[in-house]
Formats: sequence, C-alpha cells, structure tokens
Amino acid sequence: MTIGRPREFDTDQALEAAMRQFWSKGYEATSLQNLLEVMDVSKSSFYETFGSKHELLEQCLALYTNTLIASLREELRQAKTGLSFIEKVLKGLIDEASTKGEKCGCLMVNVTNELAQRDKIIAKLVANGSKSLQGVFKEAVLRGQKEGNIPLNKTPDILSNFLVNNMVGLKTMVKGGADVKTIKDIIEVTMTALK
Amino acid sequence: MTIGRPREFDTDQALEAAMRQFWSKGYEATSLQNLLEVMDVSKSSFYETFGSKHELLEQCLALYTNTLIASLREELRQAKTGLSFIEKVLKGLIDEASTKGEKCGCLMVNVTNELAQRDKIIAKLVANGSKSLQGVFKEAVLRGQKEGNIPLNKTPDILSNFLVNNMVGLKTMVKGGADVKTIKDIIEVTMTALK
DNA sequence: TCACTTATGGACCGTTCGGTACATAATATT
DNA sequence: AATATTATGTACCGAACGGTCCATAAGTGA
Repeated sequence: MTIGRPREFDTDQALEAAMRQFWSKGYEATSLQNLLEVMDVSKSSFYETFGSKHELLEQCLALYTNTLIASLREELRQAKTGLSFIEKVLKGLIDEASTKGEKCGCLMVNVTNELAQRDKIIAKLVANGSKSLQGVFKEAVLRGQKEGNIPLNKTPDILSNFLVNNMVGLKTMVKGGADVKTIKDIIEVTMTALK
Repeated sequence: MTIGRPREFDTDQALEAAMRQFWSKGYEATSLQNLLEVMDVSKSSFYETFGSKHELLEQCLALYTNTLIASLREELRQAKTGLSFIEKVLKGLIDEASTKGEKCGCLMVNVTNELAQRDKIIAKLVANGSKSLQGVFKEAVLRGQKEGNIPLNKTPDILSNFLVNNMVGLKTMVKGGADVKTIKDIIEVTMTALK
C-alpha cells in the first residue's frame, strides 16, 4: 500500500475534468477557482498533485492527444477501408455541428490559437499532437491507396496534411456556428480531393 | 470645429494598435494596461472613447474585417483571373509561414476559437466577417467559372466554403509552426480541388 | 502506541484585474 | 472675460488572480 494519508479525489477523473474545462473555456479564461471546483480538489492538493495551472494544461494536452489518437487508431483498425475511415472521421463533424449544446472544437486547435506563439512548451506539445494526428491519416491514406480507393498521384504525406488542414478548419467553422449544410459541403469537396 | 478640449491621441491609430494587440495576444491575455500602453491613451480617455474592453474588441473586429475584405475585393478586381486571385491569396500564407517573426494568424479565427461559444455578440460579428470573406471567394469562383478556369460541376457557394475552410485551417497551421513545405503541399491539393 | 509520510483546510500573500469618480486642463462659443 | 463642453491625470474601488505556507488530519509500518 502507499504510505501516508490517501487521496480523497480521483486523479484521472480530476485531470479529465480539467481537460474539459480548458477545452471549453480556454486557458486564460479558466481560473484556478474554476479548476478546483470541477476537479473537486482543494487548492493544496491541486498544487501538490499537478504543480501549477500551466503544468496542468500540459498534462491535459497529453491526455487529450493520447486518447484522441488511440481512439482514431482503433477506429482505423476496425474500418473497412482507409477511405471509409477518413470519411467517417470527417463526417463526425456533422454531428458536432448539429449539437444544440456547446461546441468546444478541438483542444489542440484552441490551444494553438491561444498560446502557441508565446508559449514554446505548449507549442511543442501541440506540434507533436498534430504530427500524430497526421500520422493516423497518413496510415489511412496509405491503406486506401493499397486498397485502390485512393489514387497514387499524391503521396500519403501530402494528402494527410491536407486532411489535417480541413479537420482543423472544420473544427473552427463548427465552433463559429457554421450550419450543417456548409459543413457537409466542405466535407464533400474535401473527399473528392481524394478521388 | 468641435467643441471642448481636443483629443491628444489619434483615434484610428489607437484602434489599430488595439487591434494588433488583440490579434497578437488574444482577448483575455490582453490586459487593459497593455491596451493603454500600445494605444497611447489614458485610462479616462479609453473608457470615454471606447466604452470598455469588450466594446473595443467589437470595434477592432469591425476594423479588421472591413480592411481585410476591402483589400481582398481590390485584389480580386485587379487580378487577371478569378483562379489566379484565389491562388495568390492562398499562397500569401507561404510568406506568413516563412516569417521569423510572430505569426498572429487571423483575428477572426483567433476570436472564434477563444470567444465564439460564450459571447454571442462576438460570435455574430465573426459570423458576418466569415460570410463576407466567403462572399469574396464566391465572386472569384463565379468569375473563374465564367472565364473557363474553374469547372462548373460544383457551385460557387460550395467551393467558396471549401476555400474559406482551407484558409482557416492554414492560418492555424501556420500559427502552430507548420513548415513551409507542408503549407505549400496543402495549398496545392486545395487548388487541385478547383480543377 | 509512536513515529513517519502524505493529503487536506484555511489563512494569507502581493499583484493585477476591469472599471469608476472627480478635480483639473484645454478648447470653442458668447 | 465668462461659460459651456470635452479630454485628461490621478486616486481609488472591490474583486479576482495564481500561488505559498503551515498546522492538522489520516493513513502506513515498526
């Protein structure tokens, strides 16, 4: 057993709550008070466990990218074709656009726009995350090309960057309140670029 | 002549300085102190002239979109073809990516990601700006189609939304530190979608 | 039971936040 | 010269900011 007084809160759960808060409100607009409330942690325990607000963000970013990438990899593994995976991921944004609730966008995109230029640590983290995301798309494109659904006239590297770019754009468009039809149209044009 | 004591600062200049500050640092991270310094305005004059930090942002957004749209319209007017205009605008991002200096992205994109979900006034402003931007692209596509450089199998509305989406994505990618080759590749794929 | 270790509650820190109040300064009009 | 009007400088506001400190609580193993 661990020595000393046991934690009264769930670390993973607290981290996830913090992640959602940063995701929803951004870094600056999320106050320590906000975090303590949603994480259900006392201030002492907060600094003891997570170091600082900034370090917490780093951990949240890591959690976000890890779960996102893992989930995408799994989905790709289960997908019928590389192309259908790509289509499914893009079309996931239609649901997001249809939601009446809050549209949080993508934490990586949000953080990039808010902090990347003045915070090198965070910039590095999102750059890595973005590269991982591109990696998944690249794998999907490669598979699609092997399967004969995606033409060979463009490299997986180039096409995956293009896909990431459209994902990033769409996340922002949805957050900005673009209507569902617009999103659908963009996805369709994006998909035809793979044909 | 105007009555009362004359202003000791240039309103337009101050507004533009504020815009650059919001553009560079975002809304929350820009403090009133920051604004007073770059605008070269006393606190009293600030509140007298601009109302509040939030109202100032609204005015900055209006300034940003107006100058952006005006500049794009002029460029389109002078462009040889609708297609070449689109290409030129997209390729402008390559220079941005090459800059050693700060990459501020797009104020509308930044503000959308930071505020749109919780600030309806701002959301409305960026939605209007986005629509204007799309309008310019739409006009360019229409012209390109008339000129025979852009196929007719997709409507100007759809293609312009697609172009806006890639612009938004690219602005964020550049801000996130994407290298020049990546940006170039994305632009190329985007352009082939118009052919 | 007693030390040892870790977690928690709460008081406290100086600083900065956005914003207001008001006396004073600088102009135009009469 | 007096007055009306607008701009500015300065002092001030309460609240919130992120973060520290330390006494106390709640477990462990000896």
